[in-house]
Amino acid sequence: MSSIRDVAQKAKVSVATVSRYLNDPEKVAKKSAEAVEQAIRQLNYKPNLLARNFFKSRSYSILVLVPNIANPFFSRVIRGVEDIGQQKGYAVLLGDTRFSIEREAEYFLRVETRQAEGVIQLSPNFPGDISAYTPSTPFVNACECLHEAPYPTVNIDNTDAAKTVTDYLISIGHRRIGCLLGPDGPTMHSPITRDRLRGYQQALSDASIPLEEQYLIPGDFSLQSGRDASNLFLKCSPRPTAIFCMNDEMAFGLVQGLKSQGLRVPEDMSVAGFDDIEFAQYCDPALTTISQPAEDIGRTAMRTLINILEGGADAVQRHVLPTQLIVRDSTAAPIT
Amino acid sequence: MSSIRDVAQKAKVSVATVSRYLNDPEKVAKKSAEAVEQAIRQLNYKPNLLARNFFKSRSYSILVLVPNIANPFFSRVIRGVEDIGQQKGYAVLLGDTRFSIEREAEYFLRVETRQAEGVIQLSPNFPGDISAYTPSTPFVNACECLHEAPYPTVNIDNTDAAKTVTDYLISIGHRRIGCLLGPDGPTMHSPITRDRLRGYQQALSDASIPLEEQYLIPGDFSLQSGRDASNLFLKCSPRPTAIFCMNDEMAFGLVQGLKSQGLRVPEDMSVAGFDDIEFAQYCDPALTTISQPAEDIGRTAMRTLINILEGGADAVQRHVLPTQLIVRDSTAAPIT
DNA sequence: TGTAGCAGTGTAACCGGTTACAGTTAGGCT
DNA sequence: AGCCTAACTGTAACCGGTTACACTGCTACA
Repeated sequence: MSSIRDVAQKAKVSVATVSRYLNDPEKVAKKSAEAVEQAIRQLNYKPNLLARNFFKSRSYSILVLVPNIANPFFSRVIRGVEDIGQQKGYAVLLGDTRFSIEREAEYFLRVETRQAEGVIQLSPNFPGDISAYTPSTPFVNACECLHEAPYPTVNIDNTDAAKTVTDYLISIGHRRIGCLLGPDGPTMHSPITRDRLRGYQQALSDASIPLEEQYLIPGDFSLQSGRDASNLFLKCSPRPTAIFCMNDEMAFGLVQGLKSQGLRVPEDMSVAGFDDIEFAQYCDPALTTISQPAEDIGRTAMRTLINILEGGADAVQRHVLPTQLIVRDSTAAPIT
Repeated sequence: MSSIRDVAQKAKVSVATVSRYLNDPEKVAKKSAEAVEQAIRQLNYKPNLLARNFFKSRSYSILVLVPNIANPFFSRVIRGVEDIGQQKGYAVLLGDTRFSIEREAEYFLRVETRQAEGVIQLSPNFPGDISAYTPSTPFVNACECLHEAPYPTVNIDNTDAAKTVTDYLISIGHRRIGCLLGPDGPTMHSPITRDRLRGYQQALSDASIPLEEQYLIPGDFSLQSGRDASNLFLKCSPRPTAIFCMNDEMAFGLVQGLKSQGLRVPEDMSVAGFDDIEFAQYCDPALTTISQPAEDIGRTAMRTLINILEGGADAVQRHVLPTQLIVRDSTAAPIT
């Protein structure tokens, strides 16, 4: 493997000239540039970025921590991250934490050891010592963010979106509306669940519909938990006429569960989801849901992180991206 | 940021002793070890892996090239890669090539510049100069592999699996079986499509069913292309009674398209998919499909690559992992 | 002719680890 | 006591880039 010194020797110039040619060809005389270029070609020289990055003390890599890469919503976010990374010359290191704090900590070590320059975290926790946080800490939180977080965040207005979809269900005549929650409890802590629940509650309260505890069923964002929930909703008395699910996977599972019990969607029960994953429109019936700009969340998070890394961050930015209610066929007026 | 020299000074030992302590604490006297340990703690020293990796000329990173990270099958493969990577201390760099040769080449540069030590490629092409390939080249091809590829591969027996599913359709009474193809043509080159087509053809031929060209409809593995194909199959005369789709997304789209035209699945048309993505069992009707060990493909690919990197590769390995026919509700005997 | 200014260049230190090699010390053996 | 060995340690070179600084040579202009 040839080094810059081999190139210098072959081109009969100094290593400094070669280095300058590589970084800014304008800086060297035309004659030298040609000699260097030819030497590089002849030796098939490729600069060793390990050496360059070491000297500059920069890795040009960022780490994305994701609870589950197999989740199609997260992979779209990562796509956005990767897109900007590629554009700006940053590599994307993938950290699938599988909801484990230990794995998260292991991955975070890569920042402390300089293998990654910053972190985009798609979960609500800060891996490391939060008291050491300053606005120049290269950390951005996306997707699931705490309101009180002191660091930059990129997400949507979950409360508002949940209220929008619930308002819509009320507007078409539903009064008994169930809610299939995401995980939230002492072990699984999800700000998304709380925010969306708040939106659901606000919509009910605005319409003077009392909250029924029995209509709140816990889930975990998986297809399976949606299917499991169908039995629980059917046991409610009186039975709800519509269900707002906190993500599309659960809505999918719920629809399947309801149909397997002989119910029709939306005639017997309306179902709405959240996220607008690609499969949502291929569900039978096509899913009414909230569309999130997943790739854009990823792109914005990456831009924000790079901005911090390159010293352009004057203040902690908190991005709130727009969502849209997508009405499809899984919701309809209740049959009276 | 403190360096190994600061630690040495504080612990009143040499840098060599600190380095040895870090790499193999057995090598230093107990007394020194304690002094070093204390100094490290006091300074909150973290070794700079940029420096270590530079010296060792190793990045402990590998690059995964994937045509589309948003595809849930690929993300499961990547999950397997990541799992082994984490276990063995390798970082996973993500390269979403979006089916672009240019992006692939850009990413491959990271290997030549030492940012990544090796590549796991989930597409069939070798990014770089194939004539320079040797068995010690750190390259592993998974998922979509050419039979004649000279490098290590990890995949399934696509021909056999496609034959299995087609055999099954024939066994339950179908004679007019359509096939929704993956992309293959002058621009999009897919060995998967060809292998699965071969399996389909073999099954027909074994059952003495003549191949009908009109039953072969091209697709591109997307949900949309499945939906689009439904019209084309319905135009065939005589109409097929079953369709084998080369992946689950297209099967999903096809089922949706057929239903929207008023057909019932499986009564009017049986549909089978391929991959067994998680959504397959939540399709209505639940999809008959071929289950692929996606995570295991990723894990095997990563183990194979690490084996090459660590010098344990004696020969080019070609792994063929088992598949399984999963019969669900989207297929049934044709109504006569 | 003298000199200021500029473009271009080369030398060598530097980044923070690792490790070859040489040196020191302690303890066991004859 | 003298010698040998094992265990441990320290010095300094090294990896391959970048870049501060000093230097050269040329042009422009008084």
